[in-house]
Amino acid sequence: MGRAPCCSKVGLHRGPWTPKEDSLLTNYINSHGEGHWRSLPKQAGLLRCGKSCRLRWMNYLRPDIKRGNITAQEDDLIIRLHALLGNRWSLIAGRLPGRTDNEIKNYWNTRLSKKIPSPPKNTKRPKKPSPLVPATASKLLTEPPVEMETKHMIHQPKAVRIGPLNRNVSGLLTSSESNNDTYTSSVSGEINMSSNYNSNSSEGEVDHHANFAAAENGSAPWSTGDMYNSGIYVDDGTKAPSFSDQLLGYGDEGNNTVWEKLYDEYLQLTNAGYGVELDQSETQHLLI
DNA sequence: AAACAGTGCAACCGCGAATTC
DNA sequence: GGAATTCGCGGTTGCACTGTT
Repeated sequence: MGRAPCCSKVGLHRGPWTPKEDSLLTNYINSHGEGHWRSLPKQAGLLRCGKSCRLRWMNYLRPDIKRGNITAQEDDLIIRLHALLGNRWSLIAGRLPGRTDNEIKNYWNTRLSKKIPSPPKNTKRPKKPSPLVPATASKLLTEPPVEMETKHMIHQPKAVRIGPLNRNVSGLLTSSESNNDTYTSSVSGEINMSSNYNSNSSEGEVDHHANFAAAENGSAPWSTGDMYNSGIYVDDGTKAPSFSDQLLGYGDEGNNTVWEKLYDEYLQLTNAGYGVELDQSETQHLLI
């Protein structure tokens, strides 16, 4: 398996980009478009490897990138999405228009990870596919696999970035109207995740910061770990609140989305301890 | 004012998946 | 069908900047 040579091995520039390099890259992509990163540096007159060019463009130079501080609403959304998706930064970034995966990853690592403990690591993709691939997730709920494997492997589907051209986002977390922001992401008609996001109102909304604080100071019957283990019932029969439940709670009650349904199935499968690996094709449409 | 520690972020690295030949 | 190539991702590093002693 061949790998792209590292910049250091071919004597190319490394380190911080200069304004001139930025200009060359931006001008080239503006006139020729993205892609073909391998040949791009040479054609653009840059002494950089393609990988470096791609990174610079994706994380810094793209015109749709939103600079500036992460807002409280975005902060909140990142926490919820991280509870749901784990360290799949590109996926999380796809729900935060104008934010890059690198930015969110940095934000999490430098700030949020200090506020919130990391859930158990399960984001590593398996090296080879499991022989156990269910036809559908729901089928498995009623028909536990005959051949149960001892390992509990959950396949984390590959993250898919939402392209700026295909995304339909209206008024997300950007304006003074953010008291009742609406987030709509619709691509190819496959999924329409629409949420009424009311960050200031506590009406009908669980405050996960308070829940988390309660877990930490021992005033709640659940632990912080329980909050990650969505839907778990603690000793006194109380259901521990989960970050993920709250995320889903923002959805339109009357419009039970595919996302929500599949997520429920996913949780049930994981909580049931099945050695389930969801095939990427089963979940791909949820990630777009 | 200097030294040190902590923080934030851009960039790099290595890997696996997808694509091409 | 398999090797080579390219792409995209998450983890990690290095360094500039800021705060503290």
